[in-house]
Amino acid sequence: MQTPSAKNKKCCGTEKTLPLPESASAEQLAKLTWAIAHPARVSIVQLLLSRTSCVCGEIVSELPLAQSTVSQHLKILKESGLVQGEIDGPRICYYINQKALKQLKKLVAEL
Amino acid sequence: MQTPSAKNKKCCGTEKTLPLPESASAEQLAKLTWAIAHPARVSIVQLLLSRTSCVCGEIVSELPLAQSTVSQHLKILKESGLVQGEIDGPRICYYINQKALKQLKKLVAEL
DNA sequence: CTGCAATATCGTTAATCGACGATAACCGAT
DNA sequence: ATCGGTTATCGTCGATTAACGATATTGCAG
Repeated sequence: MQTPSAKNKKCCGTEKTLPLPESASAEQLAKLTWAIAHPARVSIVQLLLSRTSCVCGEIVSELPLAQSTVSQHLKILKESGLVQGEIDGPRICYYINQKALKQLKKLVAEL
Repeated sequence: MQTPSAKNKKCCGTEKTLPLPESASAEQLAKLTWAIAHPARVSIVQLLLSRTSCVCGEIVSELPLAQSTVSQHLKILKESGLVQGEIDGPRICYYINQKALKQLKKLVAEL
C-alpha cells in the first residue's frame, strides 16, 4: 500500500509509511466524541458539570425535550463512559466520570 | 422551570438557575465533535496531521474504504471547518484548519 | 399492599448516516 | 480535441439515530 514511489510533485511531502488504518486511539476518540456529538448531550454534560454533583431528573426540566428522550441521551452518555449514574432512593444521580472526561480531553489535546 | 423549591433531599445540591437550554457553545462543540465522531474521520484527521501538508487521494490508499466514501467523509470534515481543501493541479490538497482545530481543543478543554 | 413519583424501556416513525458503484466534472498532458 | 488520472456527486440500500407517547419498573411513603 501507500504507493512507495513516484506520484508526488509539489503536494504531499512527508511520505511516511505509517500503516495505521485503524489506530486504537481513533476508535476510542471517535467513541468519546460521538457521545457529545449532539447539542442536547453537550448541554447535559455542561449541566452536570455546572453542579458539583448530580442533577437527576432536573435535566428534563432544563432541556426542551421529552423525558424519554433525555433518558436515551443519558443512556448514550453512560455507555460512552462519560457519565455515570447512581441510584439514590427514588431518583438517580448522574455525574460526570472525571476519568473519562480527562481521557477525552487528553485525546483531543493530542491531536 | 427548574422547581424553585423543595425536592432535594440528599441529591442535587447546587440549585443554580442557569437557563442555558441551548448555549451557543453547545451547538458549536457538537458540530466539531460530530465531525470526528467516526473512526474513519479521526484517521483522516490524524493522517493529515502526520504529514505537514496535504495528502490528497493518498487517504484513499491508507484507509480500507472506497474512494467515494472517503470523499464523503472529507466533505463532512470540510463542512465542519476542521479541514480545508485546495485545488492543486489535477488533485486536491487537504489540510487541517489549525484555527478550527484549536477551537475544538479549546472547547473540549473548557468542559 | 397500595399509591405515587421518578426512570427506564418499548414500539413507532421520520430522518439521517455510512457505504458502495457508477457516473460526471475537472485539469494537465499528449 | 482527446485521453488519463483525480475527485466530486448521484442514486441506492441497509442500518442507525432522534424523537415521542405509552407503558413497565422501581423504591419509598402512607
